[in-house]
Amino acid sequence: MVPAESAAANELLAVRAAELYYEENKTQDEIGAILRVTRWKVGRLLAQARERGIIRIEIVHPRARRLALERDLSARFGLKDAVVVPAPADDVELQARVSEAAADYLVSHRPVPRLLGVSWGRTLHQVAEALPSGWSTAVNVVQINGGVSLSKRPGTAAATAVMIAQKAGGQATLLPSPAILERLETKKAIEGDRTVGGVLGMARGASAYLYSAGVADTSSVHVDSGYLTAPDIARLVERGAVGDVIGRYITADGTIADPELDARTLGLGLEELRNSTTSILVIGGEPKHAVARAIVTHGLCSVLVTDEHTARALLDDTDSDHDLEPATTASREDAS
Amino acid sequence: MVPAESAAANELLAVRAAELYYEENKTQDEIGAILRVTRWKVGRLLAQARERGIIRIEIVHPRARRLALERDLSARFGLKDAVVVPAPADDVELQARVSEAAADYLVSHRPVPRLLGVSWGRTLHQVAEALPSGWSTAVNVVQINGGVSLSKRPGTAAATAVMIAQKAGGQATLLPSPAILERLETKKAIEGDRTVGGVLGMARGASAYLYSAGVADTSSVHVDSGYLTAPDIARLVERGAVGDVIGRYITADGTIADPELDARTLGLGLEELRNSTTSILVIGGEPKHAVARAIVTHGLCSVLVTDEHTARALLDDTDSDHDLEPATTASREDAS
DNA sequence: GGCGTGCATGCTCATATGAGCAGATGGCCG
DNA sequence: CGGCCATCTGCTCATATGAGCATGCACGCC
Repeated sequence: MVPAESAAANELLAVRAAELYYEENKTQDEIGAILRVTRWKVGRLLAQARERGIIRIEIVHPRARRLALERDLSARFGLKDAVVVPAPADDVELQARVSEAAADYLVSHRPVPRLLGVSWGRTLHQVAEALPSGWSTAVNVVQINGGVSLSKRPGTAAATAVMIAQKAGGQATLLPSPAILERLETKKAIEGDRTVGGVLGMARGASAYLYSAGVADTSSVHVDSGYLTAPDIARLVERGAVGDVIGRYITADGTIADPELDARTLGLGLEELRNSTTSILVIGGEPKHAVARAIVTHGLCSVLVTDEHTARALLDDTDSDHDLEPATTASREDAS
Repeated sequence: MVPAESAAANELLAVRAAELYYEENKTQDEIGAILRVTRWKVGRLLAQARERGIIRIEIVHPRARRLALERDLSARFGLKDAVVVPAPADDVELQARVSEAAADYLVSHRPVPRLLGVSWGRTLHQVAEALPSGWSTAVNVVQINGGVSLSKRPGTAAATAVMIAQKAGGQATLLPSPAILERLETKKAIEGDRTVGGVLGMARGASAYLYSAGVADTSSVHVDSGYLTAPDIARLVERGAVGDVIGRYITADGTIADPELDARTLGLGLEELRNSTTSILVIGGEPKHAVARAIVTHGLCSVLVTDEHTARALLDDTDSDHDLEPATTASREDAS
């Protein structure tokens, strides 16, 4: 064998074969005739070309997904399921795609939840909007954390839950309480209230949860809503907070950043999320990578809906090898 | 039928099917099971996805070619053959790729020419360099236009022909004459010379020609070589010259731009190129689109080796429809 | 309401393709 | 120089796939 030369010759042959096969739709037999090799060799050349990444197959569609990343995420973090959408350049677009994907997931998720616990926020609202009317039948919805009653945009939290329920022909049960109370006593009192307590109880019994997460910075809805001030956030960040999950600020370790604040936060606890069968996290965009990592690495969600970049960021964690070694016989471009 | 909805649903299905088929290497049958449709529907979904361009298959390799464009070029301009390489961003790279492609073509061209007529220039020199040693056996080479004896880089023209011949184990016959003579009489005299005349005669008998073309501007090798001055070029451009073919400046109409100058130009005539069985034009890069068009539309070459952009420029000619309707039953991705 | 008409569907069958295997080839080392 | 090992090659056979066809279904037209 003449290593260098014949290898190069083979590569060129592989390119020609690939062109004829994929661009001209010729059969391997025909290609064999053209290139003067047997059809088996053509098959092998094509296999090589795919392995070496000479042939690039891409699925271009806004609704496309990244199944390999989904598989890797599920495996690495022990998720029940993952949905990864290709990241568009534009961040607005990205949020829209992730929300759509979450809506798609919800529509096709089985078993259909009898009662769905939802949080609120910009992302969740988009998910609600992306759901088609009649996406399911008789799915009731319950809010799992305090609403945004002080908000400049009143009713958003309520509107999200109601929209999701309406579109499934179900009832929405709202949590009539602020997200964070100023005094612990007030929080306890409200919690003890029949209505609020009843809703919380109902929320604990939901068969699935759908939520997003916020970043620990002043762009947070909590600041917008007046529950927290910029200095509050600064203090949280100092204590290592990376973001909030259903109103509760957590650190990269997955622990509560400020127990005192957390005690004044009304709604489902993190443990309920962790222990639920189905808790769907919808999250996308660069700023949220840190929160997403905290949530995912600490088992707070069982289903992750996100974008490609976030997925890669999660997988590119430093501590372990992030060798992509798919379980399938699929393309092996990284061999080069 | 519910047009919009079911069409969209089909599209989404098609995307999912494509992902599973091309990214996960599942069989259509398995995909059918997953998506709850029959395997035949999966096949049809995939076909649709390919048609609609949802699935994009690309062959990424410096030596890749654009067979669809080649086919279109051949059909439109009645070429015997065409070679189109994907255009790299970089212009230097582009020239290299085109030259390589020409070398490849020469190597695999059948019947092997007994005697190959070549011109000279930067492009041709690159082709010569790209040819592998021993690319053929006993192919003799003859120059078809006057050499660059006044050049600042003496011997380039000769080196090109000699290199091509050497690498094929053949003899090179050089044309010992300037490209353009100052006086018609001198030209006639030289032409009449036994040696020169003999070479020209030999050139007329070549079984194939390989040449490139120059642009009608001051970057021309003719200016470099001192055969023409900047004002000469300006005058040629005024007369509509778009470039030169083996030393002869032509207009977009394929006619000689300046008959007086042409009469003083020594070498093969355009008619000989036009009437030859095999005349291979190697040309690439934006500046040369106009010359390329003049040559190709007026039958001066039977084989065209070029880059993708030039190919498209030639096909996107305004006067006629450039509907791509290949004669084969091949892929129809270009319908988009 | 009856009846084409056009399209999607599920099938049969021929063909294309990939897995796995036995033999050939050619370099390499003793 | 001969044997050994690794690789490549061409094959058989099972499987995957696409072409073509009959059917079913919904719609529009009379």
